[in-house]
Amino acid sequence: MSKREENKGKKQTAILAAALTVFSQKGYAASKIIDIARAANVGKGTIYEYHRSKEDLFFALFQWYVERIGGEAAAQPMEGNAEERLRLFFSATLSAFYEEIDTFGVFLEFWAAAGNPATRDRFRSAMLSMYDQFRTLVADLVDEGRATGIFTKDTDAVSVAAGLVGAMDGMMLQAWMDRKFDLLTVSEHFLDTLISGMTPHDQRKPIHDN
Amino acid sequence: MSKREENKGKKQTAILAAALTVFSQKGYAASKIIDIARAANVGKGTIYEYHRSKEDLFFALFQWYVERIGGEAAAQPMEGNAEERLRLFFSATLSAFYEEIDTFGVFLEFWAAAGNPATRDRFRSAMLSMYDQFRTLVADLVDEGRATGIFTKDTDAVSVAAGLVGAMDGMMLQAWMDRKFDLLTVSEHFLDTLISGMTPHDQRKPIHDN
Amino acid sequence: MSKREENKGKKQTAILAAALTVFSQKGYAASKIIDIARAANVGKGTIYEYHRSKEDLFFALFQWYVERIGGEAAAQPMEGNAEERLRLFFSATLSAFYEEIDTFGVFLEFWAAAGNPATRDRFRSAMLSMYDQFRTLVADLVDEGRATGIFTKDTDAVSVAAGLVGAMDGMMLQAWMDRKFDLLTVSEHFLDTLISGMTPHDQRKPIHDN
Amino acid sequence: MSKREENKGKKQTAILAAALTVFSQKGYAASKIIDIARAANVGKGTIYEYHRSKEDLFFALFQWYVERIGGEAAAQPMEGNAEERLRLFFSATLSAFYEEIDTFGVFLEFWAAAGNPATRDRFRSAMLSMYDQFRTLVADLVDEGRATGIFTKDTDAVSVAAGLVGAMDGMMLQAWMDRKFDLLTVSEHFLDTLISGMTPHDQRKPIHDN
DNA sequence: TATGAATGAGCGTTCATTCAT
DNA sequence: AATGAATGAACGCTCATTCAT
Repeated sequence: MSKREENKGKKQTAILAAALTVFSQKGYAASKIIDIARAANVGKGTIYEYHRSKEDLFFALFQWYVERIGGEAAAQPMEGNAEERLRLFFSATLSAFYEEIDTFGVFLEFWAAAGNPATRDRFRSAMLSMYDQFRTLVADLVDEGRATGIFTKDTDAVSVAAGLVGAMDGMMLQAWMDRKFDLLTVSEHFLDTLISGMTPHDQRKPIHDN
Repeated sequence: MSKREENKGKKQTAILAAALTVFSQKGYAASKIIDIARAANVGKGTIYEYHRSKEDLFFALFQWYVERIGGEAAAQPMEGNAEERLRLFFSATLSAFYEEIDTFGVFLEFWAAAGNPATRDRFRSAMLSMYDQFRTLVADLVDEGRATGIFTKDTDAVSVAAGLVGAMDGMMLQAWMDRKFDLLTVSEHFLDTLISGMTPHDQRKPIHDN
Repeated sequence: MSKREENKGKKQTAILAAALTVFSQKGYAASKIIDIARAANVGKGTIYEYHRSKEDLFFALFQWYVERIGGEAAAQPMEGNAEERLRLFFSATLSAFYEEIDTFGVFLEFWAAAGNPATRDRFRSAMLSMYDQFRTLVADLVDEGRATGIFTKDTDAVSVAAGLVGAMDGMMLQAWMDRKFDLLTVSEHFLDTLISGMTPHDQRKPIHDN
Repeated sequence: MSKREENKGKKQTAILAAALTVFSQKGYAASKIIDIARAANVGKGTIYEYHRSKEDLFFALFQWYVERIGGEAAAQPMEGNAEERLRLFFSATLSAFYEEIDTFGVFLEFWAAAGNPATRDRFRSAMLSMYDQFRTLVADLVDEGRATGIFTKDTDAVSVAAGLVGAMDGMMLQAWMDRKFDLLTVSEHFLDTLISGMTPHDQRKPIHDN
């Protein structure tokens, strides 16, 4: 790879990283291209060498972000039973959130873009497939638990998956708005209760304390 | 109330209603004052007789919206036991969502405003108190259930409340993005499982089917 | 007419007049909206209250310009025979040119716009109808002269009209580029020769002098 | 000439030819250096190896264009009398126009450049000398005709030359804008009439119809 | 009180030009 | 010599806000 090509790759990453920071901090509309350029240490025109427009940059950032999240989710360990892996997925996702709490704001912007007629189309379909991926991952774990008998047959895997993914989003939102919100503890207790609701009577262990 | 004051009140409401529609459809940044003025059937200047700036109008809308939601939530019936009232609150909230699905988009904008440094301060505190209200409402119901013995002492009311409120937000989001998402069924099954997890063993009823 | 409406009309004219000056001096591309705004003593935004875009303003100017020219051409006197009126039309047009020589440059821009794919459509058709009007005016005079016997039947009215209109354009161009070019004298001699070519032998008067 | 120099010459020509095409199609302002580079099959930077700036390239193109035209005009045959050679010059020029009608648009741009304060100086003087050359060529033919008695002494050679050159420009303009305009026929009839006006009575032949 | 014509700060985007490779 | 990645000055256009009517 020539020096030129190498630089090009680096710059592309620098721009996306800068965009992530700036969009997260100020939101899409209030972020100016010049802000992103400065944060990326490139000229304003350079942004346009890599992205046709501000909106295109934003969408590219979305894809980049989603790919990373998807990659992390797919990288879940294969050991342990369904319940253990469900707990792991849950806590790993929330930990990842804490590590990147500063960039969570951009997610609200992605959602908003998925609702805005001007940007809806591309964002919505990408967003839907991301949610599908997450719900399927959870639903598969629940189904596995039902098959192995650690979760009751009464459990509706798809609904639990949707609710759990939704709860994660919803709690992250609360934690993001209120830094005093103790996400890790709260979410663990919540998951305890939910799992208790999926566990057959004879296998239930009491949940001690809170 | 004089006729003049009455008119003023009507116009004020018309402006807020128009703002709700327009902001919901296009998002805050893409909404123009002229759009709102036209939707409210008033002149552009009139908006500024009632609100000092676009951001002020947006915040006024937020308060108006939150008051309505809070009022609906507070208007929950007092009959039935804790579980029944929890289910009622849950389904009433989600039904209200379906009735106003077109204006849900504005909520994303409120969230985004709560994250944007330029608007953060007023939005965030109002948002926090709204979430507090909802969580307290749910937590009180759970605590009542624990006191009356229909929920186990193991249950952590605060965590369940936070998770449940979060799950509602999260599922509404999924439903809003994907009109094929069957929110009512999914959420009911999810709540079944969660309540099952709070119910003492000896009182559990099996959840039949699907 | 209210004061407001009155002002609106005045401003519209001021903008067009300013556009004429600026476009004439600098050409379309080099003219900035702010230049025109300043020349018209209005704010930059005001231009856009009256014209959707720079190109629209330019086209509006074209129409305004053409209307005036067409009006002048149509206002030719009705007295005298065909030859006299042909000479009058010719000298009146060239005199008008001299009075507005500073704005002739804009005409080159109109022509260029009629050739530019981006603007071609509207400009070309308007330009064609303007030329049609002029050629028809001249051709009618020539035909009248043929009918009354002061011009020979050999004369092809349409060709002479096209050539004469073309010669006027072409000579104005030369005069505009070279202020030493003696348009009035040259054009008169040229017209003498042409008219001589249309005059039957037995009616010809010698052209005296240089 | 070394191979290197030869290549350089070829590239120079390729750039000018590409510039001619692009400027003709889009006009000066709307033509981008990258368009010309691509049309010439060279890199963007290469243009700047041969021309200091876009305007310089445009001026170089002008000179190249004018040289070719001047060359063609100077290459007129020496046989025949003044009238025959005048007719030949006339039809040869118009034929050349038809062959290159696609690049006539660039001529409007040259004219415009001669009027634009930013570019006026160099373009205007070159343009003037070009017109001088043409007018002199025609005037010399007319003077020759006067000397040999086929044109009347009354004829003002300079005026006829200016008018004829102007008429050629003006008619080409009309033909260029309106592809239905029958330039060859029209211009021939027009020249017939003009020549008739220069011909002594006793030598006149009737012009038979059109 | 209500209006909308007028305004100009502000920003996305373009593109001629430069210069490291 | 040839290239094209990088740059930033420059400009068209938008729209929140003002204020004369």
